[in-house]
Amino acid sequence: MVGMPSNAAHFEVDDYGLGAVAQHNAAVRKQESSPRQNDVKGPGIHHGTYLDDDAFLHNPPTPRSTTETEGVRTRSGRSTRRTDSPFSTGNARGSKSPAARSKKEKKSKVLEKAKTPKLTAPLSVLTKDLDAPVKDMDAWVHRSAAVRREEVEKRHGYVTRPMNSFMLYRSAYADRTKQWATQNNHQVVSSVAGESWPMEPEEVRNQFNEWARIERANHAAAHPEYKFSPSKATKKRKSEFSEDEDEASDVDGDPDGEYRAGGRSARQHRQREPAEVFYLNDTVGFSSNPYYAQQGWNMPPQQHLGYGHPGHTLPSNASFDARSMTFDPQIKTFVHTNAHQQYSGYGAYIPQETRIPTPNSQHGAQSLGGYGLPGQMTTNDLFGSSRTGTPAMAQQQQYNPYGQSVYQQQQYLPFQNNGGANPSHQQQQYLYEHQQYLQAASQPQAAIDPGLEGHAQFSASENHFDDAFAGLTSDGTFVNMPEYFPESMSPNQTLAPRWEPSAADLN
DNA sequence: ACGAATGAAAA
DNA sequence: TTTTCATTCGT
Repeated sequence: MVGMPSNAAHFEVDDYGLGAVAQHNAAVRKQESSPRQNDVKGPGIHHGTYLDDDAFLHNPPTPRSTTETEGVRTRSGRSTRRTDSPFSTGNARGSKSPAARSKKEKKSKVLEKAKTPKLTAPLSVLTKDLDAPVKDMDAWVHRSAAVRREEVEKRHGYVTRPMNSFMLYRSAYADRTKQWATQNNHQVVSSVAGESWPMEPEEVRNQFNEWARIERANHAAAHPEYKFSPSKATKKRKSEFSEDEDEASDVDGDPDGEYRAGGRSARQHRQREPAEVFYLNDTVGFSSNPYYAQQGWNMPPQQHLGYGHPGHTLPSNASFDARSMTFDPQIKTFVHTNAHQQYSGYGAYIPQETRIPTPNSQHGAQSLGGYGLPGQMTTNDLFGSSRTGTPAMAQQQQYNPYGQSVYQQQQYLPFQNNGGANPSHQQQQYLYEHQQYLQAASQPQAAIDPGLEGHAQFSASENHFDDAFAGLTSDGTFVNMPEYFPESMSPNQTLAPRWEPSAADLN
């Protein structure tokens, strides 16, 4: 059921460069775009909190003081490479002592961090015009059960935990962060990501939260018997490799007492699988294809592109619903035709109340791609307030006087951990959601884009994404799936223009 | 083998 | 409340 749709709101998010993903996925799913409008409620939603101030459009968050400084604002154009990379001084935080993290230590760490902020804006802003691609996490979380099982095999049967929102975020921006920081150290990436995360606009965090939920649901579907079971032993985690029964874990459950994942059984070792990670094109802005800047894309009015709200910028690329895109054979790219309609500067932010994408809404046509921010439905509509991480939570982002967002402890209003949450329950919940999702996906009606019906024969355990990505290879190309990509098009091609900031936009 | 981040889930 | 572990890969 469900209503659906909504494509409107997505513009907002896109601005953070995530839109490309949407487009990409939309293209994949859609094969051919069919126009269709969903109703969307409220496109112009916005948070009163920070949207009203136009000042932010052109003024970045004030960098404050001394040390750090502007990362963002100044940059007029890419040329401004942000030298502001904080690392100049060395990492303050890095100094922190290793090892034992007692809470106390942890705290000190935090403090230290607070004292030496390095970021003046979130990564989605700071890195928006860097060449490094943002990984397509949407595609990632939609890996099919088959692919997931393969991964398990590669790991020797060990079923890893699904990534949480932050891990997904870190992963998505890892390359960009490295570029921005000009360092290849993942510890730095983690630190920066950690600092950036709370600064990200609600839309972005919500998107990642949603992806995390999808990931959990798909993970649960692929590994129904999986149960997280951390080793109590102090052993440092992974070690070994196992040999031993490796695969025991997954399917059937643990034969012996040791169940699954974790524990003793084989854990680990990272195989650096190439993992299929898709890169977003646009956002990505490959330097290799500067070409976009010139293409005459229908971009949203640039004058509105600025900082959408304090600390956040704009669109690195506009997003739009898949349905609004058309494929231009000449350039082999999808072009959207009505992006501007919603670009009212910021008017388009998702309401904080809830408009959270739900699995159901996502898949349908609308999309996720769209950004995920589906209009109308709320999580509660579908699942009640059940899941804990439901972001419906009120995360209202707040900003300090400098325009920087302030992290707020999220309060999971609806449900807090109170009793009812017992593990198995949760598992069930995931499965339930997954099913709901599948069910919605399998309904041709309004819920799904007609264009997808032909391809997707949803089975109990699969969904159309399985099909869509089944032919995806690690290098980002698809095989055996001509119908998804016209001609030579591959996921790595740019589907959308990369937004190129103009001087005016930047200051 | 460790770190460095946030968050989910278990103990 | 505390601990493990998701990810990554240079040290």
